[in-house]
Amino acid sequence: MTDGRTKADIRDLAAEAGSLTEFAYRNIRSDIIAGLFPPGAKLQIDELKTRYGLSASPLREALARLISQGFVSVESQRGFRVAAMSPEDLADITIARQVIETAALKRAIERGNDEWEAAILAAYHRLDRYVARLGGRPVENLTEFGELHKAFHNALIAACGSPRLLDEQGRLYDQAERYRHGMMQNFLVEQGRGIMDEHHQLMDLVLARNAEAACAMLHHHLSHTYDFCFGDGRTNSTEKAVKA
Amino acid sequence: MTDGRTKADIRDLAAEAGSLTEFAYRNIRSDIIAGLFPPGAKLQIDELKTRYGLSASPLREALARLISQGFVSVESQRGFRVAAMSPEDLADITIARQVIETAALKRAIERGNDEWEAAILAAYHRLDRYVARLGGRPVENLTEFGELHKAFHNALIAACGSPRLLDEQGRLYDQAERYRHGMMQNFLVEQGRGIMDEHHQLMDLVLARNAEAACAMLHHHLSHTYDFCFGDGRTNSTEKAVKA
DNA sequence: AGAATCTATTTTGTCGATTTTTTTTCTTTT
DNA sequence: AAAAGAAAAAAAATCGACAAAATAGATTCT
Repeated sequence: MTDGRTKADIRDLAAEAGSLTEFAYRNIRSDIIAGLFPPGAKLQIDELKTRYGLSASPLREALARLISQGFVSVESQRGFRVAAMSPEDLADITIARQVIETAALKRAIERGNDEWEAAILAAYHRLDRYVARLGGRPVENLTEFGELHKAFHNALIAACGSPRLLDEQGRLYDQAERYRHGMMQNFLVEQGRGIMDEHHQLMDLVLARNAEAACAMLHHHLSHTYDFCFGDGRTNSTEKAVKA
Repeated sequence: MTDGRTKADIRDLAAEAGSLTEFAYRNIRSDIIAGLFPPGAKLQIDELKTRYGLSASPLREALARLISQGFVSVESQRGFRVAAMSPEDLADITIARQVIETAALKRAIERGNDEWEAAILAAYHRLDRYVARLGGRPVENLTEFGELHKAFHNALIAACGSPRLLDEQGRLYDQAERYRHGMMQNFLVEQGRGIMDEHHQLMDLVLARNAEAACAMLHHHLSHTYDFCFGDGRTNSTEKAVKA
């Protein structure tokens, strides 16, 4: 193939994923999130065939799955496209995250047990250590940082008791991730120090079971992604745009 | 085919839908919601092929889309199944609806304009007339009632300004619809009089822009689906089960 | 009889080829 | 030269056939 993968290699990877469809699904998904395909770009089957080394059926099936996930759009008879991106769209993602994640957090605080608390501490530690190790240099491995950050947010609400809320949270997180990626090139943790500190404060409020303050802080915290990507410098630009 | 449809007929219907995949998607989806396929049932490709008169590709693509929608589950190498149903699952749907729909309602009340109000009144009227026409007899056309009911709930939050919240609301509504359908056989509007009345009260609170009371009422109202399907008679059984 | 192994059958997942539709290019006409 | 139309090329959607895997059934062995 164009890269160094042979047909046999792909078969191996697919076996790991369970099926070629699953393999295609994971790869296309992460490639879209990573910004490899620009928003709105045509996802031509022939091109994907050579890129991933499979035939049309598993590719189309994978794309079909990505439609309901909001990563791909389809127009009858003229194929698939990468879902568009816009400030309004990120504002919408942010609103939905604020609604779902704060509600889930409130429930988690009500019903979380020791295990839940321990998992939060562990997730925070991993994130904190990773950031400390960078020591102000640009984030090198976007994916690893993203995973740790996501894991922390997920740990906070893990005890909410609702599979659907958790699921939707994860989906929205990944959608937002696509926006972050594009902007992360020149992201210095230095700049984002305040944002990183918020994680600690947020955790403290959660562990103190101060639901109201924790939810308020989380609500605010979630706006940062928007500020980061489209903010005009002023911190409060978010609320305005998100409310628009 | 098994029913009276010829290959040409299907082509016509498909043209209307845009593609065979779209045709398959809509049909399988509504057949699952209508309970034609029991929960957990195997969705065998060969069987679907003869039932809908198409070949594997569009069917598999349609099923792939239904996975992310929560109507179909897939297990690698052993095919597709109709998503399972359980009291816990409906409780989860209810929780998610309460979170999303009340948040959306609050936003809609804040920002809705005259048009929004007019649409609510219209949707209520259509629902009310339909129910009145029945005059206590069992609901004959489940789908029509369902459409009107869904349209009313949708009208309430239409002005929330978030495509994603609206979208998710619709998806959750349809998932709950599958539970209602099974129970609707012997549903007399008589029995559900109180529930129907709630719609009017809810509308009044919304139009009076009483966000807090309206959201509280909606939250309560959404529990009725659970009570209706799994309730033990006592009205407050919901809160307990949903909270479990 | 019951467990284990092998065999036949069914079903899933994938591919290559075909049909249909859209897009592009090239004429022709006004 | 612009608009309209026809022909060619490209791409999407679909189909029928095949290979791999799972399931069910038969057979052997202890």
